[in-house]
Amino acid sequence: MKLLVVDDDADMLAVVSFALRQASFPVVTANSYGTGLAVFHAEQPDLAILDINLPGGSGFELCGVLRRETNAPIMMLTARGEEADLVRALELGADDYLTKPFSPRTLVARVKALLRRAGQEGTSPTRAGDLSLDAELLLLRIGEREIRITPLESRLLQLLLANAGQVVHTDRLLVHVWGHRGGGDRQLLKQLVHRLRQKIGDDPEQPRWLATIPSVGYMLRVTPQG
Amino acid sequence: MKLLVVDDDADMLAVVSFALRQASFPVVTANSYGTGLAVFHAEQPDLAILDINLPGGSGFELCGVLRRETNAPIMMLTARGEEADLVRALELGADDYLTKPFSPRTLVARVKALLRRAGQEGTSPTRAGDLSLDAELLLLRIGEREIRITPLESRLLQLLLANAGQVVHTDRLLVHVWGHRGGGDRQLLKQLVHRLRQKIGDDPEQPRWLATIPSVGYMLRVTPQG
DNA sequence: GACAGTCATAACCGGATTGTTACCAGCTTG
DNA sequence: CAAGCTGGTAACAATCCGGTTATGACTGTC
Repeated sequence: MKLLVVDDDADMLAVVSFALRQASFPVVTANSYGTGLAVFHAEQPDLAILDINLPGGSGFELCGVLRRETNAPIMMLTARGEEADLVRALELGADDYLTKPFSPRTLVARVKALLRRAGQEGTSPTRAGDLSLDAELLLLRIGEREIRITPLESRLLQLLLANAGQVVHTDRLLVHVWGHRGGGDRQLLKQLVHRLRQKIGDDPEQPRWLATIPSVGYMLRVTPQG
Repeated sequence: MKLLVVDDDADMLAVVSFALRQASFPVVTANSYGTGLAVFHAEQPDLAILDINLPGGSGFELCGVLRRETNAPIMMLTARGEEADLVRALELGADDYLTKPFSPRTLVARVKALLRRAGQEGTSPTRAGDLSLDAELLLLRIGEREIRITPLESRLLQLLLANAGQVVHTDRLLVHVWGHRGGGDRQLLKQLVHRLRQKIGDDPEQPRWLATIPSVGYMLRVTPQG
């Protein structure tokens, strides 16, 4: 359990971090768009709190980028409670929104609420980029398209979505989908990937979603426009 | 299963609808008191989400009017500082309220909770679309037709009606109807569904009511000509 | 006891899903 | 180049799953 706070205002950063640490949350911080993204990648926090005004890119952009990579809750901080900001943040996938000034107690309460909910949610539906998977209904949404998938395909996508943008090793996929011991069953994975690619219309040479990383594994692309 | 959202703010309407559709809920919308009432009559949604500020009449009035016509859950949306008015909303029969700004996840979670609650308390008779079940009399009405059904068929329909428009898992149906689980009893469910389909005249290939979701379960359709 | 209604059980069929085998192309290595 | 690896593709077999039919047990009623 770890929280990320991104704010360029040193005072605000200190106040927020102090409040959260008082509540026994480990906190990592960053003070710009770039460092925020880097720290997120490095630390893999369970929740992110983003200021809207950031050097190097707005908090909105960071929010959008993070939402494509993770399902972790995102909370936005802003000085002015403008409706336009709110709508934009929520559209970008933010989960909550706090207007300055706020009390530390409020902050901690909202953070706890977000974490509790995120913990409960568990399954339905996972998403990354333009892909959205409902594992219970065995339904995969790609933009407007709705594609019925099989149980095995669903399990494959679960792990790939959970690690979108990162390479997932062949062995990990095998274990997650079949619960198998290592190398013997490469062929199963080859077939499964092949059939899934056919279903969603993906070309292995020029993959829009399901990229092959030779002799390592597969990766779900979240930035298809390179 | 269908939700109605009434709000005069186009942005808010878009955000809320988007979130609910992402969660696989069919959504119909309206932007005023009058259209809200009209759409409710036309679409017969299973839950209504009302903003308080509406042109043509307040959300409170609409809430009161709808409550006299339906048992469907009603959720109110309020802006900060209108907390006092919430008491009034609850007295008028609202089931839940959300204070702006709220996260889409919160919204979806609360909607699901309301629907779950509404589905459970649904004793006899229950209805969805053109189906109406009287579990005590073991009588199923489809439009004008009245069909006698058996106790087991009634229990099957109870759960399907309570989750109309949503997939209900095979295991859940087994537990609800027979109270025991385990793979061996798929056959029971097959038979029950088959006989029920014969009784109401439903074609598995082109189901008007009882749709099969392969390797998941069954679903009661409420938008047959979708 | 005859009868109808209800429900459990088994068997069969066709299609979907999954597992298996084989083959091909590209790449690396020696 | 040959050998050996990789990943993509095809074809086929085995299995699963849902729909259907048939049958018998059990109940209650007449």
